[in-house]
Amino acid sequence: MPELPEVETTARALRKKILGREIKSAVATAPQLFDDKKLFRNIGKLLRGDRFSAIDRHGKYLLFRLRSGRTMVAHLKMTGHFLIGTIGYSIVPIEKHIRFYIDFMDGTKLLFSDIRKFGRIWLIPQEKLSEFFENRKLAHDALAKEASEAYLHAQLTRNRAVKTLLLDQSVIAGIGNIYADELLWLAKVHPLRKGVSLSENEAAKIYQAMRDILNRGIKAGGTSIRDYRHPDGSSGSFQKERAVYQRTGSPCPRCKTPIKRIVIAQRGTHYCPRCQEI
DNA sequence: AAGAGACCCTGGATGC
DNA sequence: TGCATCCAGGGTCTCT
Repeated sequence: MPELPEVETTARALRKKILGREIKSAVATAPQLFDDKKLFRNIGKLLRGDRFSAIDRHGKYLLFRLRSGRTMVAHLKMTGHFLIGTIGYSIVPIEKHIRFYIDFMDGTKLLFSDIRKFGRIWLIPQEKLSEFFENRKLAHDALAKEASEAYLHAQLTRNRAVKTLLLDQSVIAGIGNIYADELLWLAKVHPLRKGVSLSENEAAKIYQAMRDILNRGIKAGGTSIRDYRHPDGSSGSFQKERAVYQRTGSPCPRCKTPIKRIVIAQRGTHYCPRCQEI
C-alpha cells in the first residue's frame, strides 16, 4: 500500500533512471487512469519529444516535472507501481497489469502497473499546478520542514479520532493505514483518542514517532506486504519492522500483550491495548 | 463538523 | 475441485 515511504522510494529510484531522456512515445491502455479522457487518447502526442527534468513528491503524489513546464502528476492509490524496463529485457510479458508506459529514445521504458486501476495520472500546465493541489486540500507533507511540531499539534486539535486525523491528507499529507498504526503504537497513543484531548507532551510524541517511522520506512525501501514493489521489481523490507500492523493476536514487542484489531474510518486498526490506553 | 456507507477494482484467502 | 463471499485500503462522494 503506497504511502509516503513507498512513494519516496519510487521517486528516488526513478530519478536515477529517466531524468533528461527524450520521450519517444507514450501509450495508455486503461481509460480509468485518467480523469480527463482526452488525456487518455492524446497522451502519446502530448508527451512525445518532451523530457523529465525533476521528480518531486508531495504526500502520496508523484510530480514528474517536464522540460516544457507541465507536470505529470501520478497517484499510486492501492496497487499502482512504476517499473523500469529496457530493450532486450522487457518486463511487459510477466506484468499482466500494465496500464500506461513511456518509451524513451535510448531504449529505457517506464511502465505503470496497477492491478485494481485505482491509480490516477494527470498532466497539469505550470500555471494550474497550485490550483490542482489547493482543490485537493493537501496539507503540508509529513516530512517537509513546514510540518513542524507546532503545525502538527495545531492540525490535530479537532474533535475526531487521532487515527482518522492522521489518515486525512488535508490534516497532514503522506500517512496511510500502515504507518498511522505504527506511529501511534510508537507514541503510545490510542487510535481512538480525540485529537483535541491530546496533551502537549502526547502531541510531541506523535510528532517524533511520525518522523521516526516514516524515515525508517524510507530507509527500509517501503513496505511490501501485498503489491508494492520497487521500480526494479525488488521488495521493501519495512514489513519486517512493523510492531502492530496486521499482527492481530501476536505479542506486542514492548509488553507481550496480544495486539488488538478494531475498525476506525472503515480501516483495520491495530494497537496494543496495554501500551495504548484510551 | 463528523461519521457512515457506497463506490471504484482485482486477486487472494476462506467457507461450504 | 468449484463456486460464492469476504477482505485489503487510497481516495471521492452523498447522506444524515
